[in-house]
Amino acid sequence: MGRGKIVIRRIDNSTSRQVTFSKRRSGLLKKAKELAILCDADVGVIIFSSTSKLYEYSSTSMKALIERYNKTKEENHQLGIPTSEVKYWQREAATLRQQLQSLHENHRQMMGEELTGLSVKDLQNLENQLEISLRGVRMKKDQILMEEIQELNRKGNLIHHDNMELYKKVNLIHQENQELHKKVYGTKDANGAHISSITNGLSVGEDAGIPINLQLSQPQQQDNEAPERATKLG
Amino acid sequence: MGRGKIVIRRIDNSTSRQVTFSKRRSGLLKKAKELAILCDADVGVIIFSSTSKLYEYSSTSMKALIERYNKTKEENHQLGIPTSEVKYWQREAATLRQQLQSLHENHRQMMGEELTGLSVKDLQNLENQLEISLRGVRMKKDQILMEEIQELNRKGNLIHHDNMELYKKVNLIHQENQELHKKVYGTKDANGAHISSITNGLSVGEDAGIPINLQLSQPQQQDNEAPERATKLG
DNA sequence: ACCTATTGATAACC
DNA sequence: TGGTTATCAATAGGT
Repeated sequence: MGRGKIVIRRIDNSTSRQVTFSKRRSGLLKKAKELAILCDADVGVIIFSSTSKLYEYSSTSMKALIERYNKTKEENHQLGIPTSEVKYWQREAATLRQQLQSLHENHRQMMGEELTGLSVKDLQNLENQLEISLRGVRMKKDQILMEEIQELNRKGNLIHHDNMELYKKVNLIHQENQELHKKVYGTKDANGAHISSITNGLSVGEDAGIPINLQLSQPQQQDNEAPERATKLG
Repeated sequence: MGRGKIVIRRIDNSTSRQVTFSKRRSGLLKKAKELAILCDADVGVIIFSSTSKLYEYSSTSMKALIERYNKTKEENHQLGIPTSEVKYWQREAATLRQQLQSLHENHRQMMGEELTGLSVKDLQNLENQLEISLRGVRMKKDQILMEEIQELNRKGNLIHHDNMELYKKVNLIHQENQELHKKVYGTKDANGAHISSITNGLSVGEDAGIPINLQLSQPQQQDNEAPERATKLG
């Protein structure tokens, strides 16, 4: 339900993930409220964002709801009762440390280090994954470069177009000027000076009016067929 | 969103209330799942129907979620328990969580995912790293395969050597046997049967004495110049 | 449980 | 974060 269909999979882009989280979170809480009201149910929702921020809703009281939940589950009634603060955080830290270690080892292997102990099959899998990653990275890089090139082409075309317009104007004005000159001084001409002053004035106007940056941030593989720089007009 | 608009107010008709409860409940749980997956959030939903039947969803474990909820709530409450130690572990956990997230992001990038936001330079670095990793992994794999091949060659040579020895013995015994045969039966020979019985006996002895495994665990790229299988000896 | 007209939610964009 | 709009998804009412 939006401008496009999406697959339910972790959103890669951190910004859109955040935006989606904000919107869907409010949507979920709203639906929870509606369910509670419409159907006379007791509903509770707990949400921790990926940054560990807490959002919640409960139709009655979260404490009561959790207690009811515990009772119903006939489980450890201490879920709602705080265990020793220190113990809790110690366990939390231990869990996190374990996760960290595991991920670290994995990471080292992906860096091509610490490969001892891996079987040929493991190594083959790792190799395949790295090849996939490499393809993805190269594709992304190429995409960015192509986009940059396209953007430069677009800007170049715009500038070129502007220059053509200005060139026409110069011709027109030049002609006009010549005719005026004739009327004032007769048929003899002294154009050189006049034209150069006109073109100088024009190029200044161009610089001021179209301040477009034509630098590639990565100045490599410039096989783009951009139009010639319009500055040669003068 | 239905054939008609409805007001969010307790549904009087018990049947429609039940139907709506069923539909909206599954809708809510679905949305909760989606939020958890899309936005990498930890989400839990508890629903008690008006008839006290329990429905629930949690992206991880409800127990852990509720504990986390309680801890988060207590944080704001400032319990009067030895705070310093708690604070220490809290900070420890926070640090670890951050490290974990950072490493996670890094890992995703190495998997070729979540590349949005990276500059061309970043992508180039990543590409280089992946190439290095790939080289490392391939080198390791090749090394293992080469070692396996060498080991097989070594074993093959041993077996070959053993076979040569046995072959010599066979010849000796055969000669001896022939001579004995002459002495017993005169010059007439009836060798065929005798020899075949001898060689049969030998091949049995070989199998029993040298039980060496000649299988490659990865039966690919067998360009090894191993000595010919000694079994052709017979 | 299934069917669809209709409303509601939201993805993409500012 | 908040607003707009084109689209898709949920669902109200009916079978």
